[in-house]
Amino acid sequence: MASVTNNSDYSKAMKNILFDFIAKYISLTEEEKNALLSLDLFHSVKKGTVLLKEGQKSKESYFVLKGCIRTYYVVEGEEKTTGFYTEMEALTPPAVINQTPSEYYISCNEDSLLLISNADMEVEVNKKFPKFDTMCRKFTEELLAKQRIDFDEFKTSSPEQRYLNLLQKRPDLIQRVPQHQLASYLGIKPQSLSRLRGRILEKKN
Amino acid sequence: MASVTNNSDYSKAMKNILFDFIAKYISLTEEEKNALLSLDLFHSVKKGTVLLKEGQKSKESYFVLKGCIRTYYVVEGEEKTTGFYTEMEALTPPAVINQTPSEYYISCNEDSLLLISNADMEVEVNKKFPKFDTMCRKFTEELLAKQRIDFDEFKTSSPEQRYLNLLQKRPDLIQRVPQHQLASYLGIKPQSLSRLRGRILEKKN
DNA sequence: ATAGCTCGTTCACTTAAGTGAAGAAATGCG
DNA sequence: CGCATTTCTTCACTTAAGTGAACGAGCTAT
Repeated sequence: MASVTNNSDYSKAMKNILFDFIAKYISLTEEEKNALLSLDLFHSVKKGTVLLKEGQKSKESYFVLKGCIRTYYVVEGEEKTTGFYTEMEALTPPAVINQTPSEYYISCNEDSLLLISNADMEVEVNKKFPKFDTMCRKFTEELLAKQRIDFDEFKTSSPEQRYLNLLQKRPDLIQRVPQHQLASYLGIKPQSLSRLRGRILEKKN
Repeated sequence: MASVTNNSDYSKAMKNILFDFIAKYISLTEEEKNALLSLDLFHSVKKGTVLLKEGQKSKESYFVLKGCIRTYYVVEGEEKTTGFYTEMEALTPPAVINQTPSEYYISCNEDSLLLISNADMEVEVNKKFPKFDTMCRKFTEELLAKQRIDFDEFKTSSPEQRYLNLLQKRPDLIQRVPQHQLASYLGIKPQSLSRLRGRILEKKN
């Protein structure tokens, strides 16, 4: 997990992604932008890296600039994937909020570029720039609303509908993520996903 | 939906529930408490009252002091219950966050005492007492974490496990809520819930 | 190159949820 | 009070997901 501090075009592009994202919630002065950049948030992470293990405590939040990270539980030796986070998505594990050992793993599904921020550091920044408190509140509220809608959709639909729904809303995931991870994300076994996809193909013809 | 302004013992008890709840996040001065009470937040709502309809815009958030409210979608004429909110639980519909027409209904499942707050009003209060911004952020973060864990549990378990899980964590719901609402909350049909319960009883003997 | 893995698919069989119908029990309303 | 409606359960049948096993394709490492 290397820190990224160079000033290549790529690095500049990533910074713009970050600032464009923040601009959706609050406007920043140059001073504030520089304060942010001085925090050494940018990290490049190799595929397969485990960012958080079950049982660990953590103060780290993640924001994906490029790539994909995944959350999963291990239940009776089996991985249960519950979330994928890709470009412009953020994850603060419940373990950070509640200061309890994590119930799940976070790993890096592709070579990725992440923002990694520390809860203590955030408190500092929020003290200096109260704006950030407001931004975090808005962002969290928005996430909560989105999350609730996702949950509702999951509850009110069958595995097949869930797959078709994903095909609409996150077609990229179906391409970039292994089938067995997708299956458990949809709440079914890989064999069932395989069969279900066959069924859908038949219907189309 | 009557406004509640009297000073009976019951009314005092409800105010204490509110202040005890807030005390978990921030501490309030008497002045701040009085400012809150002056906002006419307390409302008593009769069972069956529909608080929000599909398609409506809204700025109202709800906090349950006593009773139970329920969120549900109507899909092809059928109710799909996705959430129950009881004592000490809060609900801000996604429609309020995103300022879009609501996708679901909210109705009152029992005669209830609610706090009903308005988004515009909140902005005012937060301006006067910046503390509230911090409280809202913490509360929302906590909700998000809880919600994510609930979602994860739902995804990684079967309907039977979900029912047993609910029996552990919210035994009150199983008592106070009609079976057909519970069933769709568990993502199954009422007949399946009935059968599933029979199966569990057999196993016990 | 090949032996060992992981991954995706297929198959036969089991188990559980969906469906439609019917009836009993509880609830609400005039 | 009694009639109507809603709610819950049961049943027989259909459909889809879980399970265990097997196989081939693709990757990796020695």
